[in-house]
Amino acid sequence: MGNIRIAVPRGAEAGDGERLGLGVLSSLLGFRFRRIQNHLARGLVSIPDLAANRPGLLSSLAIISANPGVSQVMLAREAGLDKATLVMIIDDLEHAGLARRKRDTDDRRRNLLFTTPKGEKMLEQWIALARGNEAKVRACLTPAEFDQLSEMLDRIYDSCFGAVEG
Amino acid sequence: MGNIRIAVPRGAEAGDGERLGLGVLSSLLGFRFRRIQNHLARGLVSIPDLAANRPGLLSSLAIISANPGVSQVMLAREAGLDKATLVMIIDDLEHAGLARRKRDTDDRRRNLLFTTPKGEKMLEQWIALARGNEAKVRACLTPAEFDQLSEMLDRIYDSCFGAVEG
DNA sequence: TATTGTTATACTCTATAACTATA
DNA sequence: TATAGTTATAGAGTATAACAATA
Repeated sequence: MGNIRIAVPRGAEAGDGERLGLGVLSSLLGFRFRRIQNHLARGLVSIPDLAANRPGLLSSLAIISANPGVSQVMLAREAGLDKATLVMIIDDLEHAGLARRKRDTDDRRRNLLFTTPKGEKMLEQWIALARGNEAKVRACLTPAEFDQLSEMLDRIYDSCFGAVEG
Repeated sequence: MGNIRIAVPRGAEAGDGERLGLGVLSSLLGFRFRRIQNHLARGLVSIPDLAANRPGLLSSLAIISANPGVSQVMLAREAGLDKATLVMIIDDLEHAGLARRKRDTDDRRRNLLFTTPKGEKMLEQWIALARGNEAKVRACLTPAEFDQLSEMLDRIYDSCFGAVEG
């Protein structure tokens, strides 16, 4: 279970190779997500040659591409962002000519979102770069494990946060 | 593979129940981590009845508890934080009487970290609360899946970020 | 009255680099 | 010269609430 490993630095420079135990933390997932994401995010910062580079920019473009005509609230929900944050992201995408808003004629409160050809092209390049950034991570997993991990993460998100209820 | 689902809002209020496709995003893990963590973090904000409540506070306390005498850099590496951030966390823990620094007599640059009895007590309560916050997530997984997911996440972190090399 | 999108503001978190003391 | 810890600061990210337009 715990497999707690006491690391008492006794002159021995244990530090480098030693792995610390997680103790009671083993029963939590939240910290595992955070510490991975903390490191992964750093590598992603320098990916695109675009002015602004907010987190969620690439995700949003990809989801718009996969769901042409999606509304902003639906996109926000699927991307795990709030609607206020998304406004700035769509602004950036629109100013860069990668996506565009189109007022819904049926429900004039809504904006329908679409990618541009330029956006599609850029999306391909970004995805390739992002994949490169995750190459080390994928190298730790077999293809079957990757699929399994993806499936579990999607299930968690859809069940817990993707639903209408907050 | 992609199973892309076009969601064209045609008067039909598809919005609520519909699930959007992820398209090319399916090949990435980073966004999956982020969107889950974005939501999970919100629930954790209101957990402890302590003054400051930085992310990483609970994780740090738990790791200290499982590894008495750990140094700050080792802890920072294991928790996925940088050493500057950790200083503030340890300050908070020390001021709250939950942990304490002890100068290493062998290498006087280092601080050895220990929990206090009060810290141990608080840790138990926090872990219980944090587990409650993750209850929904665990409900999505079988016990076997939970272990499998934990193992994969730990492997990813250790292989990619836990090593000495950055 | 509820929802979509928007804006502005304040707050939190993080990254960086410089500094000390020890080694 | 390198490492452990500290500090200060600027910048990035996020949450909040109020608002207009539409339903």
